[in-house]
Amino acid sequence: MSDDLQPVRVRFAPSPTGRLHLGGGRTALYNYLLAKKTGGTFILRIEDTDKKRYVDSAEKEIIDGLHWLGIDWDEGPDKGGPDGPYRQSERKQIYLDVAEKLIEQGDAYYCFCSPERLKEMKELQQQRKEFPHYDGCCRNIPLEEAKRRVAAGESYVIRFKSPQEGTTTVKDLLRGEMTIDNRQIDDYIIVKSDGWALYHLAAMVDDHLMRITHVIRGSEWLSTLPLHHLIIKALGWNEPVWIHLSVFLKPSGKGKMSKRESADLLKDGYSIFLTDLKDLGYIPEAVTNWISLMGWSFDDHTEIFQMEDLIRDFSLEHLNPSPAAINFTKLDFFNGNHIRRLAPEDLAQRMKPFFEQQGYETDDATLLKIAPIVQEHIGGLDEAPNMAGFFFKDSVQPSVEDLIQKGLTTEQCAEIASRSYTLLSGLPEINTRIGEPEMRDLVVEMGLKPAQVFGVLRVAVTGQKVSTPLFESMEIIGKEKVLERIKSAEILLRSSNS
RNA sequence: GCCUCCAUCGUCUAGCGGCCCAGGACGUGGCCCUCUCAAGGCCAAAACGAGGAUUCGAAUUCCUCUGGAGGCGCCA
Repeated sequence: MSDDLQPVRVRFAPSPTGRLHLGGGRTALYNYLLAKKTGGTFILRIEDTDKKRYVDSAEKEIIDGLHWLGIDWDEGPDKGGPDGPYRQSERKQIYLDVAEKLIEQGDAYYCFCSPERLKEMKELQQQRKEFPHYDGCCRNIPLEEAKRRVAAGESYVIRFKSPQEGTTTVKDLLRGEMTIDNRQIDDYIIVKSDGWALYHLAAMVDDHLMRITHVIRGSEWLSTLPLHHLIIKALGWNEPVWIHLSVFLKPSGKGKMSKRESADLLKDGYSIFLTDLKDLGYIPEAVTNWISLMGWSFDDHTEIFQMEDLIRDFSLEHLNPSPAAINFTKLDFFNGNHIRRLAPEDLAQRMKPFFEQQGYETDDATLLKIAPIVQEHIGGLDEAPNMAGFFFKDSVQPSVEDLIQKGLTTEQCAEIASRSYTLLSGLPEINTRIGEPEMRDLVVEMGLKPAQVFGVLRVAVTGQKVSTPLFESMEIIGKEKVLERIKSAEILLRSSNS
């Protein structure tokens, strides 16, 4: 398996039928990592042969999602390349030519069965508890006759002619060889009646023409791998190394995520869709790290990986074939961890949209100042406004209820405000070096607990019960405003006491 | 129903015959630290699905069962 040191040519080939989700993101990531690690080529190919399921916005979302994750490609629909076009919808004739070749050499045939007949046949088979498959009705129509019917305008599909006896052995890198009875391999349709090739044909053709060396794809393709092997063999082409990734299971581990369940997730602040995750306050470094470790591992203790670490350490040998349940609380862990690794100026810019979405007018200077102190206290970018929104308010409106600390009377809290005001106003500035030591002395002098005194000040100055650290925050707000707010709090407390 | 794949703590996983009465992480519980919320530190509970076989020795190899998953579209 040390073949991963040779430059590979790999591809991520999504269909533009929906949104990019975690599974797709991981498949793309592994392909990307293998390409980068080996100095190979990563290709993005859009598999849009099904115009019924085509979603106009999907290609853009896929591209944006991948870019957000930090994944880029060498060749693709948006940047071209020597083996283009990279949208299957622009390669129709290529597939048709190959299909014709298969027909001519006897490895495929025209089928004129109507969808109705097929449906009836399937129902009958299911009643008889057989596995649904094509009965071979058109398999032996002489080619000349079939061609006449085609020429006459009869509707047809093209089916691959699977062997009716013997076995086929295929090899997946993670699972080794697997052998299947050829009778289990249906005569799959490879070209639809509308003239478009199906995945089974199109993907094989493209992978060959694009000289793909390693196919890393989802394990939902495992069951059709024998078919793919047969098609490639019939064409006399070289087979790529097959790597089928395990599926992602819902958090309970019971089955794949359904549409309904995906929607429900959002209520808990989670999502399987990449663009949602971005809006939810997750940073791509965390998401990448998280999905990289679902189905792959490096050793028995390393778990924090930046993209460059992944490129260096990724290897096919450590891929795990068993299905993995999605664990969102672990994503939360990675998110907080990676947020704390961000440079303050980086974090500042990333927090910006979250503040503005909450209606705060931000400025870069303040953002940069608060970044280091919010950094330690948030698990997601979305938490920043709640933690530090007060920095962007001209005034705060603390409630009397919040100002009154546990175990203290209103009068005592007013007194705390009053004495703090006196003390702090006599200092040149307020920060952790000047102000905090003096205030701690005051706490002792008043015979109170730090939490009580600082609690009053926190609510007075920030208007919040939970905020960034007090003295760091006061330093940023500035002495003048801080004193103003403490005075207001005192007045509020005194007035409510009477 | 048929075919295929998978199987270590609740979850993600390390383990590729002796280093394992199984290691790490998330989560959970406790303690410490503490101006709030977090973070951090320390500790704890927590797993080799079952049964056979091979072997001096098995989580690691083989078989059976069980459980789970995926597929069986003119979708990808």
